Amino acid sequence: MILIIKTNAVYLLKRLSKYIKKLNIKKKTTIKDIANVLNISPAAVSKALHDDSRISEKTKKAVRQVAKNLNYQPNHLASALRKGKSHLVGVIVPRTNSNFFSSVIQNIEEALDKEGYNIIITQSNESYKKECRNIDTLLFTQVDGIIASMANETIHLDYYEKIKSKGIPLILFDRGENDLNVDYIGINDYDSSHMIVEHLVQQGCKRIAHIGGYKRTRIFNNRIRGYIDALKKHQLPIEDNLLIESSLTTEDGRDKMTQLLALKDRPDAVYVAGDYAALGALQVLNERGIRIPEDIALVGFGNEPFTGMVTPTITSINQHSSEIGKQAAKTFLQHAKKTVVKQKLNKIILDAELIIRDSSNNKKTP
Amino acid sequence: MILIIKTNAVYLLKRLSKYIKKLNIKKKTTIKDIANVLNISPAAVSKALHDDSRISEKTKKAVRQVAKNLNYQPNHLASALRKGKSHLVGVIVPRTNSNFFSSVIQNIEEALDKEGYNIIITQSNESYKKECRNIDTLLFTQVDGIIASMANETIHLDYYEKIKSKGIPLILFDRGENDLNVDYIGINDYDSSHMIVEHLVQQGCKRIAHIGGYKRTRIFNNRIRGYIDALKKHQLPIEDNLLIESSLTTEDGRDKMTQLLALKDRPDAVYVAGDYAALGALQVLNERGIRIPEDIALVGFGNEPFTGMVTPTITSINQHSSEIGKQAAKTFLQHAKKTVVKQKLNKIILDAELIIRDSSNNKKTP
DNA sequence: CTTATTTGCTTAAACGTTTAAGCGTAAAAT
DNA sequence: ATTTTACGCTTAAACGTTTAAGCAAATAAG
Repeated sequence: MILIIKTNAVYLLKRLSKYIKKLNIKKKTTIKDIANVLNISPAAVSKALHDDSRISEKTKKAVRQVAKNLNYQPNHLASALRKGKSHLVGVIVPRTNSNFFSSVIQNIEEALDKEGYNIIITQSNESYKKECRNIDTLLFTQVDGIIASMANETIHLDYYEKIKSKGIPLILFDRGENDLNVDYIGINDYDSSHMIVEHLVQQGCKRIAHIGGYKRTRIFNNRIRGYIDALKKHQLPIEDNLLIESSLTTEDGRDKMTQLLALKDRPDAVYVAGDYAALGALQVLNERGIRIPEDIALVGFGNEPFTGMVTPTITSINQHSSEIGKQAAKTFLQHAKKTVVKQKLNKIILDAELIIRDSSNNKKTP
Repeated sequence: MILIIKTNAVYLLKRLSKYIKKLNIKKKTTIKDIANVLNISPAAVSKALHDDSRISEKTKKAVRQVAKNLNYQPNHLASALRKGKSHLVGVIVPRTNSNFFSSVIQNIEEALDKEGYNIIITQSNESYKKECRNIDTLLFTQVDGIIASMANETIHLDYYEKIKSKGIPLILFDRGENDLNVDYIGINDYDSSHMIVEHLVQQGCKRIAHIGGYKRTRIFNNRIRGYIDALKKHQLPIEDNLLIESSLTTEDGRDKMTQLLALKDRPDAVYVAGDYAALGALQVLNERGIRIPEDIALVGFGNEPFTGMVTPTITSINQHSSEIGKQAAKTFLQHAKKTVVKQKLNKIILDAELIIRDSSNNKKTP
């Protein structure tokens, strides 16, 4: 059934045009088409395209030429199936519309793109259920690894164990968990709280309140611990009234600030564990004509762009989102490249940076 | 070589545990493993899992049970290869860290997720070159469709033609092109400009400037046309000085505002074609102590969240990002479901909404 | 001039699924 | 009793690659 045809120029041309015609009718070019045109085996074509040393330069050139003419595009699915690698990395974030997460994502994408990986982004919307579904979807899509920041709701780690048990690299960032024995990249939340309190003390604040995130979430817990320890260090009052747990949305920031203002003995500074909630707090203060920072100083967390846009601008903590993204990608690549299964864990804790702005600066005591 | 074993409970249990043991050693469960356990063919298993009517209820139950026990996860790559569908949709945006795009993406993701599709997000960073690479990557990944918003730089459409020529559904949103004969979802930019000018005229403005985007980008061109026509309608001066082309970054917004303030005859209103540039303009005005809106009224475009956070809050245009995302996903799904190749084009133009805020409201003429 | 080695390919199987075609067996229709 | 239909499965090929193994021919080494 195989016609042996002398591979001279005329025949080549004929065969090529025959194939091009077929292509117009439909179908995508495969390695087999190229092989047929050149009367060599598909295996040889595959090797030629991968610049295998056991294929002659002449054949390689011919293959590349025909591939170009036939507008050949490798079928990623086929090679992924055969090689057992999809070159896809799953990313799970609570949401993409915060600057922190979108910046992390952008940097992950850039770093992985260079190495031929694509990312699939999924959002949990802070829901544990959605997060589980995301994990299932990503595993189903045969991702080579997962980079994730956990939802606020997430307490059970069984789904993350599932990833580990599949032998798929898992890298957590920002919202991580100590219990889960995986790579982690984040900032030093505990120290950040110290920096903030230190700064506020320097500004002359005596009663510092903290609108914190959920205690059960490790990072927020660390911020709370840092806050308490820093207060102790400076022998400042630690009052239950001044430490409030919040969902850290703008709306909840408003509520919790209102709650603080209702106190007989108001704080002279409020440290909010998230910028969006800090914005809510700021709105309430502005609406009530309370001077910032003279009456109450305000500090946020995350250095979202708007903190530099509002009036007054809000002092905040820069979480080094780009560095986190880069490190997360790098950590994944280390796993992907090593064939070794056992490997020491990467726990990268970056030092955060306090960006001092108007909401806490140059406080003149009344 | 095939051992015929009576499928009684004892044997089943034995075979199951044998397989589970193997799994612990490594490897993922395949349809073949399930078939072996039950002594049926892989084909039967496949059909059972897809609830094929030609498989008995009894077998289906058994298959589902074994699948669960062996922790079977279908290999998406294999089925995608076989079926010629990856159930992956590529999304290309200039950047993800603007609220507009991340909101569109979020809505696309939600809508497609329901139908079993995943999205791969890529960013062009407004670069034509990056955009071309993104397209190549997405085609390489065998996406079933592409939803894109073009980079500012993009003028040549050959790469988009490439998508069309592959027969892959292409849906553009916001930044589209008339020349390219594809589905499009966007807002009515021309009318939006009319709404803005109308509003400013009502506020008593007589000299309305426009810091516009690049003329070559269709949407910005439409905004410019709308601006000019609206001015004509109200017999207001159309001056070259008052119409400036900008990259619409915050920084460029500052520059262009500064340029306008240097004019002998300053405008009494500035309509900026993008919120980030409007923010830059606002900063300059605030810094110079120019009253907004009393001295100069300001209007932005895009309704980014910060427009409601800054002082004064900025009047802007709501682009209905969620609706755009939903419609884009819906349009893709129409293509994906229909086997029909020829189909009428969807050009969905949504009416935008003017959100009036402090920067243009209650202008008291001096 | 024989034997090794290298070169440049081919063959065939594999990755895990899906699916068209086929084939016994049993039930229903004639 | 024979034919038809339906059921419930099996067989085998296919999707497009990659890759281990193998094999002739050419070249080098002895």
